[in-house]
Amino acid sequence: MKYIEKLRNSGLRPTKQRLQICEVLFNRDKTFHFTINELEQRIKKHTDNKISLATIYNTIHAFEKKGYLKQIPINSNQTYFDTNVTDHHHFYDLKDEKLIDLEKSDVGPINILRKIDGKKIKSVEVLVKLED
Amino acid sequence: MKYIEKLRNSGLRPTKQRLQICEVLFNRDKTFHFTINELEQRIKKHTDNKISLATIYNTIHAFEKKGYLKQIPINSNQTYFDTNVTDHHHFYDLKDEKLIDLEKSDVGPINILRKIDGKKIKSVEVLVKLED
DNA sequence: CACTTTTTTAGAATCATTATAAACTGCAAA
DNA sequence: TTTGCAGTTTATAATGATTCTAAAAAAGTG
Ligand SMILES: [Mn+2]
Ligand SMILES: [Mn+2]
Ligand SMILES: [Zn+2]
Ligand SMILES: [Zn+2]
Repeated sequence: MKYIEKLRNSGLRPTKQRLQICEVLFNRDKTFHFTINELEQRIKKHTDNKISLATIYNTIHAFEKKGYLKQIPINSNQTYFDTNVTDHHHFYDLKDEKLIDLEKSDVGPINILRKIDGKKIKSVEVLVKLED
Repeated sequence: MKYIEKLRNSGLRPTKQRLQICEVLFNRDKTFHFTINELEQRIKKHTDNKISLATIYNTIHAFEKKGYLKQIPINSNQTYFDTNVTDHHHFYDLKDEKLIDLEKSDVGPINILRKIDGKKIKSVEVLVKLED
């Protein structure tokens, strides 16, 4: 399958579990946002054999470290992940607790004028909270 | 004292505990960022009689609801609060796990061009992650 | 196949946060 | 000033997302 290479190239053994999680995460047209809980449900539907929760956590963290996923900073009791690892911003619908991608062109360039000695900017993220 | 009015006006009884927490939070020159844990330590140092952790949580949530504090969206295992409730942005030092305020002028105006039907923008926050 | 290393897994542990329910307190009406 | 009560505090238990553990299984290597 097409994810075996991807995993091997990043030094991760292409196990049955990881390949199934790849299918759920990456074999789709659009990127999406998810919590571990939501992912667990999707995996249950998608595949017959069960993957333990510990493995889901392990895999997500491995994928995040490799840059295949990123965490989105939101105040929620659960951590949100994003399969869109490009530089982009978010709407957060406070009522539905749903994230929506904003393209860079939806926000325009952001220029951070202040510098901190000895530190480099790693990322610049905008979170736009929405209410009714 | 000066916080009795403030509390009364927002429908909160000015109890000894709330007044002491007000002192720790608001009786200072500069605003600051904190976790509940860090606040607990400050309270211990500042005052003789102990305030239960439950009361600290209760009070912080009450103050947040009244708009005297706000939560900052960060991916941490603890929730961060801010005594600076004006519209502003943040640096987040990934190594030290410390927040630094950015003035609006440090970032410049942000124009959200995309609209979502039936939703209003409640806030626009920029998080700039810093690494060494 | 024989061997090493990585991965999976069930279950336990952790720990920030929230819930509970009994005691206490601020406050206003009597 | 007393009384009554809603609001508040508190110790403690419960919750729940996440991480840890250590043993079993699977993958890679030759
Ligand atoms: Mn959080
Ligand atoms: Mn978080
Ligand atoms: Zn996204
Ligand atoms: Zn701040």
